Amino acid sequence: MTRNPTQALPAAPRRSARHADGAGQTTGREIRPGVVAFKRSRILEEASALFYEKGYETATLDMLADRLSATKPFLYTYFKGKAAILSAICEMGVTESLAALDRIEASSAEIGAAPVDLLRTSLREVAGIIIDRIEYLVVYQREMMNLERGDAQRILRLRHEFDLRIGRMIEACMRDGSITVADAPTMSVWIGGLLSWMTYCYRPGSARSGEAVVEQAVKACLRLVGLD
Amino acid sequence: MTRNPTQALPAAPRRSARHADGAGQTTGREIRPGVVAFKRSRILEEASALFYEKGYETATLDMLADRLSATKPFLYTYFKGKAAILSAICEMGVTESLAALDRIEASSAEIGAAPVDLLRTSLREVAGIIIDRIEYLVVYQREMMNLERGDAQRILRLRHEFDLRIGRMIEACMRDGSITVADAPTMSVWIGGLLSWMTYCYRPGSARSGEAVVEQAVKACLRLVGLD
DNA sequence: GCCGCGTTTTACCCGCTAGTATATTTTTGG
DNA sequence: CCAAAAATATACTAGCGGGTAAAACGCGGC
Repeated sequence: MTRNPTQALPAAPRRSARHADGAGQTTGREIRPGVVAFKRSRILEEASALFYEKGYETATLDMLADRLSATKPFLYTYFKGKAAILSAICEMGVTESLAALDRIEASSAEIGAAPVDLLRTSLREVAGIIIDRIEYLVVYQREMMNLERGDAQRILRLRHEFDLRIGRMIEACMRDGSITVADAPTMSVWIGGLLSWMTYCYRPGSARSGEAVVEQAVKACLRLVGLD
Repeated sequence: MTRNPTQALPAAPRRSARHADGAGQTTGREIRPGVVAFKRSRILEEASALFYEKGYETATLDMLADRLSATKPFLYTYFKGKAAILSAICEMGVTESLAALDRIEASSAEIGAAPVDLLRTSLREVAGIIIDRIEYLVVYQREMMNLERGDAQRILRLRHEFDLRIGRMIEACMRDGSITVADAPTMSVWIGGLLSWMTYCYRPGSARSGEAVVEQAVKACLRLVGLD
């Protein structure tokens, strides 16, 4: 209804730049792409909050536009439609988690950390991402079925890749004898379950209880693989 | 569109009678209430399947009526509205699980079973119910927010009661020294998480893999409390 | 065979929302 | 300071789905 869609701060990317955009005044060359990326992420930010509290179907594009102090056609210049916005939201959690694993595995290989420490660090980091992006993840879990077929499959593949990599970490731990599990791939799925359950334990607004949930979840995961 | 809403078999109540209705030809007295209950449970059965595959908002009452070979106003004679149908579906999983705990605790007290066996049996039984009622539970997890405030709270209270009772079982096990956990109530919540995650591991139609998922889930739960 | 009552259907309304064609404002660069 | 073009808003449509009033059906009893 009113004006000025860009009244607030950036979409607070947790760490890495997901969009491969040099946002802001990098070299002076091309400021536009960064602005576009900023607007897109602001839309996603507000959309995830809206979908989180109202549900995807109940939430309307007009509501979303109002929250951004913009209008509906504005949204259509940055996303193909409602489904595209949902798709982008749903993809964030996994993408960020995979990026975190990349980062951790790289630095872990450098310093030659023990497999158990790699696993522990990974779990803690991913648990942290889940708390930070809780709204995105809840929306994904709930609204999965509203995704278009192709989007749903793409995201599912990413999730499988995540499970696979956790499974490999578990196997590495088994090889050096620090833990014992019946079947690493299976166990990685149950670990995924515990991590997902964090979305039930933690509600945004509960302030610092987030870190407590992270601790509990990591501990539970480790216990599942026979550590602790 | 067509006729004959009652073409199939009863709603296959898994074990106990949840509605306290003497369905069928009990004494010859009053057949009507049983018929009404039957129709209600047929509606719920079909509705849960529909909501499961389409989602609550996407699914329409016309679709549901068609599946039952009936019409929309027919539904309104048995339920106040769409939300009432959802509410009834969402309540089933917890209610049945609590009933199972009642049954198990009663018979367990009779034969004086060990606390660990009580816990083990309870987990296995509830896991079985989850597989049997998977569609009801998935719908509940997904569509919770579409419940009216009162319904949502009532069901949540039932879930808390469930967690509480699992927590008490864990404490009993701790008292006799068979397991050790940091905090029983907290642990019961994570057990709830593992059990809920079964809905992700098992898709209806996967035939006998259901029992395998039950075994895995129970094993994971036991490992969580330090049993192997 | 026909009456009356409970059940089920036909036919309808109302409100709402994704998406769009067109107008208007803002920015760019000359 | 002014045109061209990019960004954003206004105003509209089309279709759908929840809910309902009133007609039609069917099944006991007489």
